[in-house]
Amino acid sequence: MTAGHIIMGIEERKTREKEKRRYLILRKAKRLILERGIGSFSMQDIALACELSKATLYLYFENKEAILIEILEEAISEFTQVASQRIPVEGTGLQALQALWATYLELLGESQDLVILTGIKNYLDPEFPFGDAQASEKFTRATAGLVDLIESLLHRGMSDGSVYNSEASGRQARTVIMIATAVIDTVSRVPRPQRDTVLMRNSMRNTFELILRGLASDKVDRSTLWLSQ
Amino acid sequence: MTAGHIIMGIEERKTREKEKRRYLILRKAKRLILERGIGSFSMQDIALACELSKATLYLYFENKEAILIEILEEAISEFTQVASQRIPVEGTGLQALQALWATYLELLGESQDLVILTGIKNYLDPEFPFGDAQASEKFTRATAGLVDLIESLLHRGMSDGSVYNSEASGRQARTVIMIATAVIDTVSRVPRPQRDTVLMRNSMRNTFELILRGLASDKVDRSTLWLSQ
Amino acid sequence: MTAGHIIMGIEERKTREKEKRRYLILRKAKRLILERGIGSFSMQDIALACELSKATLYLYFENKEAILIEILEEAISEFTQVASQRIPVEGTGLQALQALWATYLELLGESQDLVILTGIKNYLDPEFPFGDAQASEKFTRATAGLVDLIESLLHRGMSDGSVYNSEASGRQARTVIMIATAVIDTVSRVPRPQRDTVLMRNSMRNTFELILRGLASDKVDRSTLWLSQ
Amino acid sequence: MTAGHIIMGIEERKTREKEKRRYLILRKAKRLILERGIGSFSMQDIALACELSKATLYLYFENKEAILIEILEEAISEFTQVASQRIPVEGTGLQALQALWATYLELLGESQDLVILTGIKNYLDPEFPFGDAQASEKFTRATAGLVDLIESLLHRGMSDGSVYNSEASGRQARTVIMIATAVIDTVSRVPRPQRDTVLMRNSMRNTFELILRGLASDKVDRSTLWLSQ
DNA sequence: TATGAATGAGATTTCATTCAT
DNA sequence: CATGAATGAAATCTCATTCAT
Repeated sequence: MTAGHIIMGIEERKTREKEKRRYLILRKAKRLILERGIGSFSMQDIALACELSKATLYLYFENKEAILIEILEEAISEFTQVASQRIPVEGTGLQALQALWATYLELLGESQDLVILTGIKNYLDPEFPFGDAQASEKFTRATAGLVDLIESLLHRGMSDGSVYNSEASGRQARTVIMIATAVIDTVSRVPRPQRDTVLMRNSMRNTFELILRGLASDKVDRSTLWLSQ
Repeated sequence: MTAGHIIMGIEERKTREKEKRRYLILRKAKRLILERGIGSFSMQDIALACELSKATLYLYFENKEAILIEILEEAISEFTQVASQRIPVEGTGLQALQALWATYLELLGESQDLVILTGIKNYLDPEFPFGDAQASEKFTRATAGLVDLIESLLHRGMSDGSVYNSEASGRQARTVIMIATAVIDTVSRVPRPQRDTVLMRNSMRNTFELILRGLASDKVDRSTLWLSQ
Repeated sequence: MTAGHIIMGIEERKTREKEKRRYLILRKAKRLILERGIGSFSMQDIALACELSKATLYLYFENKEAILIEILEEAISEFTQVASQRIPVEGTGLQALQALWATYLELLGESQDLVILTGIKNYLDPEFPFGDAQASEKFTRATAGLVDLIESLLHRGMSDGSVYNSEASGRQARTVIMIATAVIDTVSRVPRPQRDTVLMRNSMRNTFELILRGLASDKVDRSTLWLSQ
Repeated sequence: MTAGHIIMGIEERKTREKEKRRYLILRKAKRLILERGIGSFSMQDIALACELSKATLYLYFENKEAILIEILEEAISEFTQVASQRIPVEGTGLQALQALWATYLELLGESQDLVILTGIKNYLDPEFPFGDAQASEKFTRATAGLVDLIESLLHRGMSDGSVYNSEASGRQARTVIMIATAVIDTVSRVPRPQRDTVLMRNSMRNTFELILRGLASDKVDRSTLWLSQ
């Protein structure tokens, strides 16, 4: 208990309380998704888990959709930020992608937030990455940072010759994102993750390693393309 | 009432009529899934499309789930059968896999049945390929043939040196199946496929090509690993 | 029990049963409106009154609105039909209007359906007679017959000199309809009508008499413009 | 802090502040009713408009109903007061009624307060003018002044022969009040009044003119019974 | 065999009102 | 005095499934 705490005014305390509630709701919602899968996820369920009334949820979020979007945004922005820091400035684009996925696997072990990431995405916008931009505007905004990052790394890899350069380079980026998205999504649907966290992480590591090998140009020594356990 | 009818027997005729109805229901259900996506189609919708009553559906299928399982089984078994025939007896395991996916893309253009394949899978058994075998017994049975086929091709490739041989060869098979599964699933969620069939097929072709390159050992000339348009 | 009853097939009997249910729902809904006013009128209430489940109501009507529209249409069409028959072919336009309202009061005594007529109208389309035609299309269709009838009678009266001819003859029609509408509406809100049916009918008779006197041109002997009790 | 403030007294200042708030709430509520119609405005809406919290509203008014009643009383009493002044002491009862409605139309153009008058009435007391006095006591109190005024003018008109004297003179008064009430009510439901203020005023002018002509005895030259634009 | 009819359970959302601070 | 926070109750509507005929 420091002097700082005493100084903190009522205003500030209330704001913090409110943030706490928001966070509580998001946390419980996340946990519900992780435990039961995205399918069975009702406002009633969240309310019960938070020991709040359904009506109260609407004080903190406009919509059911708003809750999902917020979880998604938070998870994505946290991941993008951490990953950006971990990616070495020097080195090839392929190595950068390797670092990106290594970070993913590492964070996955800690919080599992990332698992639900694209599960939510697909729930909100099942047409991605095909749908019209119009409808999926919110989602596009939320994921823009991550998509941009991956695209830039692919371009970097194509420039430095570490990434296999197919005729249509733009399509390559799309494909990689879709595969990653799809796999994470599939994994995210698994309801009771505690039980087989290790198995899941292994599956994703294998997947990312396979993608890396698929992306690698012939110049690259592919035996180096593994992600640490 | 001809002699022929008498010979066929009432019993047999009834059985055939029943089979016809089952087939009608499955066909219409498939079409609905393809048109609207798996999320939003109800027993009511199927009944309407078949010009039957909802109650009648329950005479032929125990459940909504049962209908989906049957569609899944049919699509898989048809694909497995056709693919088995197309795969060259001679040639490497990798070439065999290449042929497998080429077949997939080809059939996709014709019937699109295959698109719904894993869409249904995820609806039925979101835990695959992680869940306990107990729970996903039905699904496992339905997909057994295809899983076996892919596994055998991978093993063949590892034996003849065309497939990159990681330490854990069994895991490799799982991973490949999961990626394919996941990507097809993601693609299968797009509700109105008529509009962007070409886009979808391109996405999947890119994906399969990437996987093939990822699987290829260093001995293989990777520039040959493309799937025809 | 005639031979006709025996001949009546299952098909026909079912259709009649279904009609009965529809009618039951409409009748109970009407009664609820009459008893409690339009304000407190929920699907739950109707379901309870009919001893049916809420879901069942949706088998017979697409919407809550659909129920109201049907009640409205039925009441209006019945009234318009009966009124048309009662209106003398010969005689002035004013006398025709007199006959119209006499019919209204008479039917009101029998069924009270007509009371709720414009109550529903205002619930469905509060902007009438001002709103844009776009939004109130359904209502316009339902009431078209009656509005046409009143307008034609007013024109007839203006032609034969029995109705006071203000500069803008079209506006006159609108005004009359609005007054009638408004008054009936006001009356229709009274929840427990059994108690003061007589009072209500008197009020409306007075109103219609006042309107008739207001419409009458100077040529008309206004002492004849009363509506029988 | 000036001497003036000290003289005014804390008590008095508080009272004035409180009055200010009450007034603010009433004013904003009125505006909301005029803008959106009575059906769709919530306590939340008022609170937002006043930049107060919902809870605060309950410090000044017991109920949502209480707010409506107060608006009603204020509008009526203001109108009654102004109208009383405008009504010529000399002249017939019919001329007095003409002046009354002319005043109404004039004030309507300025403030539109009066439009909401009976809209509120019907919301509060749908049974008027039929219900038992017991239930609608509050409303009766609020409208007493205006009802008294109209009744007295009608009696005056019947006395001086300008108003058509039906057998039951008391009933005549009731009817007139109900018509006016009903028409104003109907008009008041139109949500966006800015757009068609002119249309609304025309409708009401026509209505009042029709009523005047209906009330006029045969002695009166009915061509004089118009209300200026 | 076929089905029309019925429904329980549940989904999201709104709103007037209360209460501790 | 003021309010942020909370909520019970209610509203409309959907859907997989059952059952008597």
